Amino acid sequence: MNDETTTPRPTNFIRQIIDADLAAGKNQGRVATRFPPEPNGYLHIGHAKSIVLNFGIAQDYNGSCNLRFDDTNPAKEDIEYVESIKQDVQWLGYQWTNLYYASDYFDKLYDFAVQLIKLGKAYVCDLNSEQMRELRGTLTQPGKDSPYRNRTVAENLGLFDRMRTGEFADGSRVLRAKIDMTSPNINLRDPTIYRIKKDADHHQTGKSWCIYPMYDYTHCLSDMLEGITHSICTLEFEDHRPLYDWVLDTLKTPCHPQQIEFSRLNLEYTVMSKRKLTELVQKQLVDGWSDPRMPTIAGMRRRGFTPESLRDFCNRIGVTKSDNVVEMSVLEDCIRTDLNERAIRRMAVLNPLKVTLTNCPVDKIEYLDAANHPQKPELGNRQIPFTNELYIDRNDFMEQPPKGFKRLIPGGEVRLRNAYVMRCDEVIKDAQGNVTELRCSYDAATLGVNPEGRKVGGVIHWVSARHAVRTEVRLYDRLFNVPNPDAASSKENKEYTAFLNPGSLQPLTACALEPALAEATATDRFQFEREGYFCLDEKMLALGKRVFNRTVTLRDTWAKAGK
RNA sequence: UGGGGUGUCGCCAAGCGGUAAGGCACUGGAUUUUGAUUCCAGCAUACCUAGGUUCGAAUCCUAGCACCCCAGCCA
Repeated sequence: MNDETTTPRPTNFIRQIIDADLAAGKNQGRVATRFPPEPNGYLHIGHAKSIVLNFGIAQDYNGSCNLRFDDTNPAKEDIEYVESIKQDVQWLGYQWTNLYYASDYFDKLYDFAVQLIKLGKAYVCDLNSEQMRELRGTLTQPGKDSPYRNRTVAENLGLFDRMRTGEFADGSRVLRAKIDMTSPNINLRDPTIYRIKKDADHHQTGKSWCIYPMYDYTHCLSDMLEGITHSICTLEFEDHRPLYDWVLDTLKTPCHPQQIEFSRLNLEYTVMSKRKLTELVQKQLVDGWSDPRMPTIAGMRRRGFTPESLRDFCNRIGVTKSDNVVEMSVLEDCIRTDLNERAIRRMAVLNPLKVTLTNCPVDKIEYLDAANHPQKPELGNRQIPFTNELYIDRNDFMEQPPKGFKRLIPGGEVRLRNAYVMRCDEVIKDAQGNVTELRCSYDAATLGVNPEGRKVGGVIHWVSARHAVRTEVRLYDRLFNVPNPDAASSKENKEYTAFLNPGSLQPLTACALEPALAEATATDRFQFEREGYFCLDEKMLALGKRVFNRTVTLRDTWAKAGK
């Protein structure tokens, strides 16, 4: 189990910067971070990396971490997303010091903009977006000044006020910072800081604003207003840092948070961009944001991942500035490590094949003790009914076995887990030659002891047919069938959706589970022995249907050897 | 061809001038009524390349090379 008190403190370049700042006596020894999502989608595992980083720092340095919604674009945002984000952050195990919205600062932001105008550092520009793009220049050519760049302060003040009151149409004017149209950094070529969205209905402020501030302008000031000391964001904002600093320097704000950038997480066999995840949801290529195959926090929760395993993952992958693609095996190891400790063991036959025990009386029911966890006797036992009709998994029987096969073969013996050794005497088939039933006999002298004079190599799981709980089980596999869907997409010039794995969801509707599983509750985690880790699907359960999701398979060296 | 970044094992990632941590993966082997777990062993004469400085360089200098990001009234 991932006990936070025994897990060594993570170390990374950002924590080193903080250590150095503390040692230098910066910020009066205060450490204040924030997690600033835009509520335009659900959080994913990449956000978890940022959450664990920001909240983790606050925890370890006795600092604070705010949750702040970066809600400056009402066109794309929705209250559904703010609710899901709050839930996901808390589920991950964190509690924010303060909950804020950038929209809380709209009045102040407006006043700062007026100040910028008065300072001669911002102007209203009447260029439309195409004209603006033309004058912006290119990566290699400098831009040209806007014809509106030298309006008087009074004129700018008047125009900006009229933008605010809704006098002008969307797109007709913007407020721009007056910096340098020839800067090699395009972000400094008089960036737009306010635009008109007259008819937008903002989830927090309703229709009270006709103009909305842009990210670059809003973020630094929001950080400043909250007294953030270290403003941690991803690498693509590195080029924006001069603008972040320009706004605060120009306005001579009382404090100046330090922006630090780290590289975002990439995970094999999935996509992480919100645009793409949103598209998968909207085109119904998946079952909503919480589809168990999605890399969203909500999806992984439904799949059966634990907060502990996700935090462990985030700490294992580290924080750097180098581009990275993390292998799925790391995530899988995190969840296996956690679930191996806590999951109760059960037997579940996913692809039932009927077995009749010819030497067992038809009316006999024997209750056998089975440990809930092989390494943890304190977790107790349960009793499993053993009768003359059983189900075993079709994959555990082969007529023509490959060499090394340790399971059941005609005439061969196998150990029934938690029960007796059984021999296959007869194979029954239908007219098409499909195996429909096995007629076997068990050795009553082998309960808890090995048979004498022979070695039984294999152990398989089973369920009493008469007592079986018939339940649907859903098996999941990677969402995409290539490690890097984005790269494959551009390389083969196809939509990334062309690489979706058609076999990523395999519903098994006729599974036979041991009786104890009928009492499973939403929070229980199970190991179905020899199969993997499973939990009830929370969404189906709410709909009144019991379905088990496979979180992850067990490590399977036999299956691997066959490949 | 402008600017900003990054290059250490298959994948992450320590290292901060004193002679290559760790995790995942992988390969052996032991124990096992889960082909699971656990355990034990192995796994970079080598740090993008080439020069240079130094007693000593992954760490400093110089010149290259490769990859990523930026031309939204998105964040």
